[in-house]
Amino acid sequence: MMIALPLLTTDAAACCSPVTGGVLTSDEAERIAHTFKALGDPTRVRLLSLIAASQGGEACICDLTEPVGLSQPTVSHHMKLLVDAGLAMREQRGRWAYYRVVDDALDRAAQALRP
Amino acid sequence: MMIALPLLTTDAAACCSPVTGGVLTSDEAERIAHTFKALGDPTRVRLLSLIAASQGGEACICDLTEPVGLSQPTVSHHMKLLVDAGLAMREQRGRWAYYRVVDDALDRAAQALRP
DNA sequence: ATGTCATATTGACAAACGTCGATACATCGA
DNA sequence: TCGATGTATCGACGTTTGTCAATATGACAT
Repeated sequence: MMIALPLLTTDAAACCSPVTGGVLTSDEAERIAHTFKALGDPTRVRLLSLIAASQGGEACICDLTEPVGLSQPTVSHHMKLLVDAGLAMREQRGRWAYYRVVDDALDRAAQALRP
Repeated sequence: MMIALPLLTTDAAACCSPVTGGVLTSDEAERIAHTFKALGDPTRVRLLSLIAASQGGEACICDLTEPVGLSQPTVSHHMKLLVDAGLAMREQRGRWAYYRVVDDALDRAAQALRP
């Protein structure tokens, strides 16, 4: 039986011993893989680039559904995964949920590849 | 119905417009995601780090099965995915298949995150 | 030629994933 | 308070993924 415990810190924040800097422990590999798994779907990559290119570097779900051509629940789901991985952050303002890219997280992920 | 066509160039080689450098096309997002999907499994991340840390920067399947604790076919399968993504390369020498990390591919992947 | 050894491929299976429609939740304006 | 609107969650589904045992392939030594 598997139990999913909530993480106190997002993955990308805890990341990242470099992949090529010595043998990684299972835990380190797990954290790194979790971050990259979030980047391993074309829709999510596209979402990040759309948000980053938006006015003020932020976008709400309603701005994103049409460009990616998927349903609102699906986009919401993908954004949740990106937030869980620490690659995006969410801010509720009124009825809208605004999302931003966490550049620091991208930096840390890059550091895991190019130490 | 899905048909998988062989790629003439490996993904990581063709990569990568930066994620945060303007809206990506579906094709660009697809290529980037394909690279990161290969990095999105803890076993594969571990394999890369094991190979990079090996004598001469190379390792054969037989060197890898025990450390990751998985069967030989499974390790072979993972290595195939890494090679397909351009993150590793394979060289047959006698009975053994030696694998190396393609540092350039890691660099390019990192560039997609931190332009 | 034959046997042995390292690796790849096949077939099968459970688990995880991406997607949607339907619905619940939250927030604002009237 | 009520309806409208943006978002999240739920339940379901087909597909993809990770894994293994069994088997095939290829290379060397005898």
